[in-house]
Amino acid sequence: MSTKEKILDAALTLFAENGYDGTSVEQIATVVGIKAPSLYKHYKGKEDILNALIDSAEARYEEMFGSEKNIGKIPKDREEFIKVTMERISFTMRDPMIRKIRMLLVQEQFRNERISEVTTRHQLDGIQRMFAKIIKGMMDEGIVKNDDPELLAVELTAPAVLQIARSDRQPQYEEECMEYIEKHLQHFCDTYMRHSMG
Amino acid sequence: MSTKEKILDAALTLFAENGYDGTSVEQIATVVGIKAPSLYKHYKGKEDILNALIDSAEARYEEMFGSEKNIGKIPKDREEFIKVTMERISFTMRDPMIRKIRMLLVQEQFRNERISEVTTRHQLDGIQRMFAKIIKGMMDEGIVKNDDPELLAVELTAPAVLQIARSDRQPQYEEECMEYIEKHLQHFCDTYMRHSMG
DNA sequence: TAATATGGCTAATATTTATTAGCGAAATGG
DNA sequence: CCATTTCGCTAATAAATATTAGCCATATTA
Repeated sequence: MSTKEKILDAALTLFAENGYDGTSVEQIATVVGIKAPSLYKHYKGKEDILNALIDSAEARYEEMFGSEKNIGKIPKDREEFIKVTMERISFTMRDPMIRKIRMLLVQEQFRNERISEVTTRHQLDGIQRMFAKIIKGMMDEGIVKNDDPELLAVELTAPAVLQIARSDRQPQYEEECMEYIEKHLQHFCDTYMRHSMG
Repeated sequence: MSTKEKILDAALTLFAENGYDGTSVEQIATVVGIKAPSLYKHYKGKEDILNALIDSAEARYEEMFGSEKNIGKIPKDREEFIKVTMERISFTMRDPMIRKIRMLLVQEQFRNERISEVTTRHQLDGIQRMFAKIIKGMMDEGIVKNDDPELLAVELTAPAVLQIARSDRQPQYEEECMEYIEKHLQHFCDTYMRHSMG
């Protein structure tokens, strides 16, 4: 990992934990293992580092939600849907990098318009568009009752997003959050899926 | 309004806009119309002001969700439910004080455990408990199909909470957010309410 | 009315912080 | 192998910031 990457890495961790204004250039440098002024050989200044982080957040967003590939196979039935969705949510919730990006965005969302936009895309548009496609696929297969896939995607994801946000600020309740999400997911299936026997 | 109150008022506005670390004691004093050192006649320090604000956020929470009174009349039908719920959401979204408290909490939620807890109560528990009671009431009246009121409250409020958060960071889309919420509310009624004619 | 408390002020301080200037070693490239 | 870029360092700076000390007028109270 190059020094330039190490700086981003250290800054992301510190910004996520203490916020942009709560983090000093010196702290970042210390984590990297260099002195603060050396940092300016790689970035123009503190704000430049933040912008680079937002760039990388956007790139990661593209890579996760930009292409059709990441939708994966359309689940065949309720059990598979729940399993695969829980895995996806669990990964999103626990992956350290994604978690830090979330924490950074949520704290700095009011700093400027660009961060506001990226936060909305991360928190709303991206996840919802992805699940809308999955749900659409399951409707076409007759697994899910006909309805507006966009709206169902919101019903499905919104509670999960809020629970993930909760587990970010109260990691001690991570388990509880996952259980909550699973209960909600079961209820979603009860409500919107066709019953194979009846 | 006493100086002590003016300080809280100014600090809330500035913290909401620029964050705690992004706000100086001098800025607060300037808005109040005094010099920075005078501020220490009223509060021990900057953090003391933040704590007082969190106190008042808790108090407001109690006043909104603590008593049974604020639930109001149980709506008689779908139209009344939508009207009264949209009004409630619209108020929550636009009231300047509530909005500032939300913005303060969301930015400072990682600062300490107490703020984490208060944020969770504000964003999840409070609203959901309130709507669970309303929904329970409508179930007892036969307006809403029998189901778990707690879970329905989540389905109902989670998308609204996310849209309100969006309108906080992108006020230019406030209208769009409200439309989105109304669409979601209609869908909620389609899904969970009994149809009076059939 | 005398004594005290309140709440403003100015001046000062100690610390933190972002950033620049400029030096030197090592890597790189013609 | 010389020239140059890269990337670390130390030293310095300028500004911001939270907080304290102590003064004085006004309000409160005994």
